Amino acid sequence: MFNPVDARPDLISIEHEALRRWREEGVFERLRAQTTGGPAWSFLDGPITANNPMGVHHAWGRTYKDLFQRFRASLGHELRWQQGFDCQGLWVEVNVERELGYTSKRQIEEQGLAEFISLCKQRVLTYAARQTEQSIRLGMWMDWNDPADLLKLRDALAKDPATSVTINGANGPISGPAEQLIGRLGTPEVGGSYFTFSDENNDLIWTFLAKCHERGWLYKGSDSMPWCARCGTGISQHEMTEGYADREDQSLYFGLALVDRPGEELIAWTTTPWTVVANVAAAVQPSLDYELVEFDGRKLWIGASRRAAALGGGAPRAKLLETRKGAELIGWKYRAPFDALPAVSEALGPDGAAHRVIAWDEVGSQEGTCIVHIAPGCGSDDHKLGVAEGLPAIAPIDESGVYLDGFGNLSGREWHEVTEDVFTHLTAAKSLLRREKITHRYPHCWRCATPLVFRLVDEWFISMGPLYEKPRDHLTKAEIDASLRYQIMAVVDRITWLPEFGYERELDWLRNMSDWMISKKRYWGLALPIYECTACGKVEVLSSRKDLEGRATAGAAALEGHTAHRPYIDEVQIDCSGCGAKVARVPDVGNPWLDAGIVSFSTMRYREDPEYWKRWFPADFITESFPGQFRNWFYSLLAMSTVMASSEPTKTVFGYGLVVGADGRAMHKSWGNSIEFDEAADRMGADVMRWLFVGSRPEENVHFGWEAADETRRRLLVLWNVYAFLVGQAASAGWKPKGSSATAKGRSVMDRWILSRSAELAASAERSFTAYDAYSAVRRLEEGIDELSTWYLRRTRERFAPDAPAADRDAAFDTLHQALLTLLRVAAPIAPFLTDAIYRNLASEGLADATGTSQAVGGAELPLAAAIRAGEAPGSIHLLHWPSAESAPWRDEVLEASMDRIIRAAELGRSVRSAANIRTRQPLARARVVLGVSGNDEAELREILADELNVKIVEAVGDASGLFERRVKVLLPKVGKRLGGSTQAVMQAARDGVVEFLAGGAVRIAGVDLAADEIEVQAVPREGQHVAEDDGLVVELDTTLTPELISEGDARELMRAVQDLRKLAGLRREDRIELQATGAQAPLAAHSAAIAAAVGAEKIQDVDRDPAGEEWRRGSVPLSSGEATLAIRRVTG
RNA sequence: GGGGGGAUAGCUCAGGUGGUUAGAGCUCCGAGCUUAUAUCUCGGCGGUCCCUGGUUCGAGUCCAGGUCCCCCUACCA
Repeated sequence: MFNPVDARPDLISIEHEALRRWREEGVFERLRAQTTGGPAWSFLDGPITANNPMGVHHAWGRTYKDLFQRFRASLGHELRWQQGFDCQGLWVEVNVERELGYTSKRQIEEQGLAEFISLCKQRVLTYAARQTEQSIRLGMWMDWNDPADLLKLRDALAKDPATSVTINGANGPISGPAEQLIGRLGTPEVGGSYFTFSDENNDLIWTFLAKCHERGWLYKGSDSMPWCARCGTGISQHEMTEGYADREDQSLYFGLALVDRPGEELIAWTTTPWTVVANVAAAVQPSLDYELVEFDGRKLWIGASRRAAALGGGAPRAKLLETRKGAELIGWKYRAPFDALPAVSEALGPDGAAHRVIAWDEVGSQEGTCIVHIAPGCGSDDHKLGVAEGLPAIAPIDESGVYLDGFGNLSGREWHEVTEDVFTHLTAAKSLLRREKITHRYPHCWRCATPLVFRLVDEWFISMGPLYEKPRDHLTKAEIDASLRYQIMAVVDRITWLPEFGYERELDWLRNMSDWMISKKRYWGLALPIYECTACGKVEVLSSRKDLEGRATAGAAALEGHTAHRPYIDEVQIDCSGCGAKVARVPDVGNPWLDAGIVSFSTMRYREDPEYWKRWFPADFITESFPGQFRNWFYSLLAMSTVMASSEPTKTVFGYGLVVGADGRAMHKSWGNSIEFDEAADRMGADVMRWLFVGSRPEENVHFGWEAADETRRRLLVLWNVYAFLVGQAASAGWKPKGSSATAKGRSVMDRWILSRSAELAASAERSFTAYDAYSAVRRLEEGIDELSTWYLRRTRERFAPDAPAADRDAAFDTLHQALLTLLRVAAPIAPFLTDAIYRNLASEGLADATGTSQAVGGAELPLAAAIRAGEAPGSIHLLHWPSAESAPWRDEVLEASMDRIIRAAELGRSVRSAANIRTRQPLARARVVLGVSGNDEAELREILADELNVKIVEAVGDASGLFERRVKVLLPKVGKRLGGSTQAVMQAARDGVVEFLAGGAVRIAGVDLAADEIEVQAVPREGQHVAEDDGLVVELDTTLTPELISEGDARELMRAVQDLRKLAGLRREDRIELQATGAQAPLAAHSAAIAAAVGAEKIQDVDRDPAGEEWRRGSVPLSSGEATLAIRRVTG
């Protein structure tokens, strides 16, 4: 027997209960055990940043990850079940700094790196534990570390890195000093999630970098880079995503006094006042016109096209003195307002002697003054231009954005707080012409939102190689060998990108990206294994920690017992292989995408177990949200796999969009549209969340909110309802799955139909999941729930009644039981909690011992129903094989097509009734139909339709032309050209039906002859006919009402009214009643037996007046003879 | 700044190569069905197809100009 079921499920407690059971019964471990040895299906998890609690946006991707893994496991595949945490990088530092209240790098160094790095590690462990708990709550099945172990490691590390700790390893307890154990997280012996700060991860990146160096791709570049003064680090091109925001700035027009043309000035424009001190040159466009104007006592050179704009409101006062081409200005020398500053005269000579006008093609005619202020120390283009022109560079600020010495009263102050002083100085120097506020797009730090500046820095890059000016298929092998860029593209070609546009987007990124900046002047991250000799300049890149230990000639002791992080690794020195001098590591740390990109090697035992690596690499599947990842994880994964193995890292990349608020805007706490993961899990539940996500189109953003969740929950409640019905009826009828032996053959049409639909569902969902199209699977599942509930169950309901014929009832129960189980098994990867809870109850009779299950259950050899009968059903739906093989024999496509027609015909019939104003409860004598359904089931299908339409008989007719009149539709695309100007008149006449039919199918309309193939004769219902048509399907109702039919209709009306009263009275199906009625003599006389049976009445009385007594529930019902009144009461005992 | 996409019902979106009554889902209203249902069925309300002009017998669709939004990309002063 099944356990009783609530009408309204408490989804949240069902989920907690399932989590508890999975844990206690080791369900996941059993799934792993039973799939071991199966064909490999390799999923590679993109690491989640362990820096904060998980958000609902993570839940979307994690749902995909989980469902495809569950699906593959149900097909018998062996999986690795390893997920990963991204651990190193600026974002962790930023949060730790915030916790400490730090605002600059200096404070970190004062505190000491060892302490700071330890805090970074602790933070990662804190949130790895938290995210582990949250992911488990989401139902994500992975080889998780015990969160308590992670916290234990954290606490030990905080106390003393050398503390010995014992945690759960892959094969039992494992012990070691805390810091060293942390470095071994994710290894085969420790098991669990991978952590990108692990020894193996960092070590393999060294290998990668050494390979790049061997091939000559690694170099130190000096460039003007976007720089975050707060973080004290350069920002790489990869990190510029979403780094732009509108910003209001002060722009200024300022004069540069010409040396050889006394009294004349060049007017330059800039939006960055802080860079004016670094001015070295002024660039003009040689082909543009420049004008010298007299204005308020000054003589100013301005681009002709910008004169009015530059002078603002005073423009009309200007007097034109002279016009010259830009080319003529080139070489003019000038003095700038800050030439007296020591740092400036040191760089440019006394009085700024090096200032001159230069040519630059990029100068446009639509901005500023067409004279561009050039500061090679403060801008990327400026820097390039400066190099080309042989100009000196002035780099005024340090890594914190503070002015260096030699800049007068600016020295020691931050770049963004000197604007007013610059204006004051320019005004005093009689240079300032005008200032105005402008808003423009400006780059900001993606982590801390500080506006960026451009700074001259030395950074390390991996060269992407040349970009050729010809199509890729014209490149020679030598050209490709010389360019990592094209090698990666070749790898991109071999990957299946979902959605398809991902392919183009990745190629586009590769075409456009410049060299990969891999260094950061920070603390918490990969220690770059780069050793640059200060004596001879030789650069060496070490390939592993072992390599370093072999080469170390000083400081090795400091590193001992520590992971390869700062500050310990900074102590180690090697002897330069060129000149023998002592060399220390460059202090920079690595770009964090290096950490995530190496995981297809570091987590797949690339070094210690090549056989294992070959089995799992390349991955079959990766999935991440695509905004950003084309330049980040996808890119680094591709680049590193290309360099390390010349292979694609994965066969399929599946990208999905963003989670936004219900209003379509990005989630923001202050906008009130933000939902935390924990809140969502507690209120809507994980299954609803998962279903909502998977039912969304991956290429578009999900609008996530409570209303959408309610809509999703409603769908799942329908499923629950079917289940609750089955359990409730089984209790009443005493049905058990064990006694059932029904097979598909010989069952009723309805039974065979729903089983066939179940088989189709399993097969089509398998196809969808295999193609990573979970969206279609959800759509099909929702259709399946609908079919099961609103067609199968609604039409079959009465067969489950306790007093229904036993054999047929048995078949109905068995059919519903199997159809429901099949649907649940298809839905299980998406909604793992609810489906498992229902399964457990539906299979409760036949559950095997916890250990006695095997993979074969639910396959073709041992169908689930047989396993339940044999007491061999596994304890969880997630241990069953995918149901398509076992359900395949149920398939009957002809029947499915026929039933489709019947369902549609029923809808047409209801439409006819509605139009004729005859309610469905009123029986009619006859329906005539053109069905287009044939075969053995035709008669039974017609009976279903008759019952559904409440007609005595459904008569199939071959031709329904008598019910319709001809209407001519002119085929405009065919005749429009020929008709020309008379088109409108012909169309109007055709609409009015003024048509003359000619021989051979031709017609004459509005005086124009149209051939048979130029028109289409359509059938529209004849006036007064009760008929509806759709796609060749015709339903006509005979609406003649005889006294017998009316009386029967009244009887139905009466039953309905009594049922309503029963419901109002809160009676249950098995309760018996007594009925008294007034004004319903005729139907009672003719149909009392049927009424009594339908409403469960033991006694029916036709009375003159309502009975007295409070126990009676009263109501009324309109009958053909007038209003009747009713009263019922429950018969007790 | 460059490149791409879009603007259609209150909301989310469909509407090959132009064809005359512009559709679906959700919402709302009405009716129907129903002692499993919050489901479902039928019907209704709801549109200046962003604006202006053009081509055409005919334009949501094609062309030109404009306005606004989104995505990708970019340190132009």
